[in-house]
Amino acid sequence: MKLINQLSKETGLPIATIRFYEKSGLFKGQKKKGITTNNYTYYDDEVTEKLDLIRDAKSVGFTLSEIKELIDAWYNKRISKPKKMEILDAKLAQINDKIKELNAVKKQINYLKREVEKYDC
Amino acid sequence: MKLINQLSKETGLPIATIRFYEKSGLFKGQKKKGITTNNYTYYDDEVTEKLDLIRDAKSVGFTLSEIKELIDAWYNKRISKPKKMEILDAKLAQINDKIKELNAVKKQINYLKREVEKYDC
DNA sequence: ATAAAGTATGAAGCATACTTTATACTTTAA
DNA sequence: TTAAAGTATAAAGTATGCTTCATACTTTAT
Repeated sequence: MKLINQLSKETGLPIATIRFYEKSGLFKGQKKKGITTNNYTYYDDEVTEKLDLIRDAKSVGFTLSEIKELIDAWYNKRISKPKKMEILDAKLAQINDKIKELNAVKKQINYLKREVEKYDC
Repeated sequence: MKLINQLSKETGLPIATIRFYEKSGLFKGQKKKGITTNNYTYYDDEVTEKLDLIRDAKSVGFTLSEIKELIDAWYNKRISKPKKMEILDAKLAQINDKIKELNAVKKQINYLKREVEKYDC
């Protein structure tokens, strides 16, 4: 169980960002029972995993609400197994589409390179 | 030479979005010489190509300023050829990184699927 | 000729995703 | 023991990328 500072170091995300994500409902920390002197929030390894997923998914263009769906499909107990699989499969399809689009953009850029090579003097 | 309405139809982008992109310096239309009755802006096929590139690049997570770089590398005459090639190659590398990250996220989602399959009953 | 549709422009509004600030309390290290 | 560093919370501020609105003029179709 770690505090937010350690979580930040492990994930490479700023503390303020982590708090923002937590406030957005992407995960939850816990208050330690029995401690009355402070109000600190503790995080377990699952949160680290979730933050890694958030970071990676964000970097390829998923929005926070898309990522929330993904995380809910992973760990929300009120979602049925078939529904979860459906969501995960939809995300996989979305990723495959993105890869296709990236390859298309790649093609376009290679075309631009040839154009620059040809005409730009 | 087309008006904004036709450009919108060709690219599938809303007129307001096209105007916003033009205002952001991603491309320029032209005022027709000799016409004094109106103030309409005309666009040539190059603008259509640029908008297609913008649409595709955006859909895979490029920001407008990254896309601006890309377009400048393609058609800004004040940028030297080697510099252009450098920018285009950097973009290609960025795309390859994105593809790698997408494959990583794909892996993660497949892991989630196995987890759901195993433990979620 | 006139109503509907298209174009131009500036400004305001909005959603997403943070980031910064302010304030206050807690823990830790010298 | 006290100054520095860490934590919590709410609220305001910022950047990006649009979208909507208001107003006004132009073109097109009937």
